[in-house]
Amino acid sequence: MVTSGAGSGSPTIVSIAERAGVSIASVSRVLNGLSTRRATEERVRKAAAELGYVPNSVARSLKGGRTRQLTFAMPDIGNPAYVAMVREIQVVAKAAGYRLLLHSTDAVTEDELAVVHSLAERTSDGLIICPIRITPQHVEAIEQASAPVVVIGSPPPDAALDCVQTDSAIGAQKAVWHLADTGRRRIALINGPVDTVPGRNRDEGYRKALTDRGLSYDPGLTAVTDFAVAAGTAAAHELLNRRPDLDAIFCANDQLALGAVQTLHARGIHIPEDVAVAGMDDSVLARAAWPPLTSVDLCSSKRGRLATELLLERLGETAAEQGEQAEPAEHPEDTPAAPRRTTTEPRLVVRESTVPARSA
Amino acid sequence: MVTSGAGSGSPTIVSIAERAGVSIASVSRVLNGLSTRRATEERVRKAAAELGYVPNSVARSLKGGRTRQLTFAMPDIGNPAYVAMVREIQVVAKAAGYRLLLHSTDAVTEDELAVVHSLAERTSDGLIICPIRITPQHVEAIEQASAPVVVIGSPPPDAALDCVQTDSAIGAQKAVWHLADTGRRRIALINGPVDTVPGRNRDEGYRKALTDRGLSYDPGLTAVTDFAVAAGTAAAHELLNRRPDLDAIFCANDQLALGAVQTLHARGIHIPEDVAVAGMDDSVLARAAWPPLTSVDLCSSKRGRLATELLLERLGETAAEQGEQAEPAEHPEDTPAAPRRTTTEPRLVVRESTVPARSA
DNA sequence: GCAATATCTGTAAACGTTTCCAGTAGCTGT
DNA sequence: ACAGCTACTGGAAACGTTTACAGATATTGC
Repeated sequence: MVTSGAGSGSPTIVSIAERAGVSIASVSRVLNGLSTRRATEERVRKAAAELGYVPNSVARSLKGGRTRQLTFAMPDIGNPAYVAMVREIQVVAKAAGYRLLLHSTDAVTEDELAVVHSLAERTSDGLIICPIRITPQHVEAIEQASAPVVVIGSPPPDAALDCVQTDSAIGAQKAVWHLADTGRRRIALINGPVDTVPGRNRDEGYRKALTDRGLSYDPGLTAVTDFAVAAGTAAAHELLNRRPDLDAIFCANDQLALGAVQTLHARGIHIPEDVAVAGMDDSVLARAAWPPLTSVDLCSSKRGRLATELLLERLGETAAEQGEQAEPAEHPEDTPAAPRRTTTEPRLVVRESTVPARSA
Repeated sequence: MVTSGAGSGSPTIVSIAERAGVSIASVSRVLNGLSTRRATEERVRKAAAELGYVPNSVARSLKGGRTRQLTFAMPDIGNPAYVAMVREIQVVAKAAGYRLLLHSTDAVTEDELAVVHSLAERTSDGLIICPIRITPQHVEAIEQASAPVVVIGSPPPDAALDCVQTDSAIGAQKAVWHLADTGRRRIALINGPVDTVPGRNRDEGYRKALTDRGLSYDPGLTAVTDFAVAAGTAAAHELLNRRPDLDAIFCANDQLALGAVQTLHARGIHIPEDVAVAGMDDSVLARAAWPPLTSVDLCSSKRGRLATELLLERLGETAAEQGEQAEPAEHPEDTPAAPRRTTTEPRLVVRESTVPARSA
C-alpha cells in the first residue's frame, strides 16, 4: 500500500514522519515536548499511537552519550548485607530514572578491575562497587575510570575516591564492649580473612575493646575463615574443642554468627546462658536466628542509598533534597570535584543472643 | 600537535584510523579478527593499544541490534528464593556474554506490564519474569512482546508462553503428607494471598493432602496473609489463640515459617515435639532457622538456570550442551517456535523442625 | 614481465535518534 | 494588504560502529 517504512522491524521516528507527513525533526520535537504547532503535534501523536511507537533507547544513548544505567558490583549476592544494598540502590536509581545492572564478582580482584574498566564501554553511566580487598590497582583503576565511581567500603585514607564507609572497627569494638560489660570474660572471635578490609577492621576493634576492658588478647580464642555460614559452624566447633570454657563468641558477620549458633545448639550449649553470640551487619539473618542475634548494624541499606545519591549527584542529577544551597555550580571546568567521603555510624542492636529476654 | 581526533572524549575507531593511517573499515576489521594484511593489523593494534581504545558498546548495539543484556524482573529481592534465582541467572548470563539488568516489581501488575512493554525500547535482548499473579493482560503483553520472554511461574495452560514452572500444589501436598505421616492430626496452614498462583496452589495441595490422609479440612486452622516473616509471626499467634491444640503448621514459604517459628519459641512451645513446622522454597532461611526447617525445595536455582538457558536459546545462542541433534534449524521463518514448558519436580527436604534429630 | 586471480582496503551507507541552522509559514499591527 | 516579526519546520550532520561494494594492491603461474 504505502511507499515504505511499514516494512519489517518496529516503528521508528521515520515511519511516524512518513505517516504524519512531517519531517523526522518535527517528530522528535513533538515527542520531546518542544514547542510545535498544534496541528503538527496532533498528527504526530496520532501516527505514533497508531503505530505503537516506542523510542529506541540505544539510539538515544548513542546520541545523548548517556545510557541511564547504573552498575552495582558486589562480592556475593548470597550475603544479605549486599542484598539490602541492592534493594536500596534499585529504589533510588529507579526513582531517578535509571536502570540497574548487577555484577557478582566473588571478591575476585580481576573481576572487580574488569568491571571498573568496562565503564569505558559506556554501558552504564556510573558504578557503585563494593570491594572487600582494596589494592593499589583498585585505587588507580577507579581514579582513572571513564565514568563516576562510588566505593562502598574503606579505601586507604590517601586515595582520592568518592566513598561511603562505616567504621567497622568501632562497630566490632561496640559489640565486644557489650559482651564484656554483660560479664563475659573469655570472648572468642570468628573472623573472615584478615587480608580484607572488613577482616582487618574487625580484628582491630576486637583487640582494642579487649584492652579497653582489661581483658587480654588470646590467640587461642580466635579463628579466621571465610565469611560464610558453613565456615562459622566449623570454626565454632574448633574453638569449642580448643577452649571449652569460652563464654562468648563475637562473629565478624551474621552468616558466621548463624553458623556458630548452629554449632552451639548442636552441642546442647545454651545461648546466651552458657555462651553469648554477637554478629555484624544486622541483616535479616540476625532476626531469623534463634535466639535472635545481637548484631552491629553497619547500615547496609543506608550506605546503598547514600552511595546511589552521591553517584547521581556526580552524574549531574541535582539530587533534589540536597538541602544545601546550590553553590558548587561554579566549577572551573577542569578541577575534578573533590572526592567525598561519607561515613555512617555503626550501631549495636542488642537481642536475646547476648542478653536473656526478661520473661513475660 | 596532530590534526584532530585527539581532542575531547575517549578514543574511537576514527582516532585509531588516523593514527594508524588506515580507514575506519580496516580498524573495525582488525578489531573483529577479520583477515587483514599483517602490516595493517600491527599498525592498528599498536595504535589501539597506545590510545587505550575500548569499543563503544552502545554504538555496537545500535548497529547490531543486540544489546547483550538480559532483564530479570521479580517481585521482591528480599525473598531468598528470588535471590537464588538471580544468582544463577547471573552466572549463566555472564558465561554467555550477557549483562544482567535487575527489576524489582513488588508484584505490582502495572510494574510488571511496564517491564514487558519496555522491551520495545530495546534496552535488553530478552526478559525473564517472575509474576505471582498472572492476569490475561500479562499473557497478552508477553505474547505480543517485542523480544523473547521466559516466565518463571505457572501461566494458565492455554497461554502460549515459554515458561519454567514447578508444581507447587504437589510440593505442598508432599509436605502435608509428611506431617500427617509423622503423626500430626491438626495441621494448620499459613498461606500467602490466595489470588496469587503460588497461594492458590499451596491451598489446593494442602486440601488434597488432608483428604488423601483422611483428615478433614478445617477453616479455623488456616490463615491467609502476606509472604513475609512478620506476617508469619502474627498469623501463628492468631492460629494458636484460636486453636491451641494444633500440632503442626505448614507454611507457604520459608519466610512465613520463620515467622511462625519465632512465635512458637516466644510462647515456649517446642519444635517439633509440640508443634511441627514445615516451609517451602528450601531457601537459606530453612537452614538458618533453629531447629532447621523441613522445607519443600521448589528448585529456585535450577529454575533460574533453566529459564536463562531457554531464553538464550530463543536468542539464537545455540545453548552449547543441548545434547539433541541440531535439527530445528529449518524454521519456515514465520512459524514462531512452539512455546516450551519445562517443569521441575518439588522435593521434600526433611529437617529437625518436623522430626526430632536422633541424638548423637 | 605480464595477465589473471586472490586478497586486502577504502568509501559510503546504515542503525535511530537529537539538534543546529537556515528557511518558510504564520501572525501582528497598521 | 503589507512589512516586520515570531514561531515553527525541514534538511543535514552527528553519535561510533559494522558491512556491502567496488576499487586497489599483492600474489601466482607461465
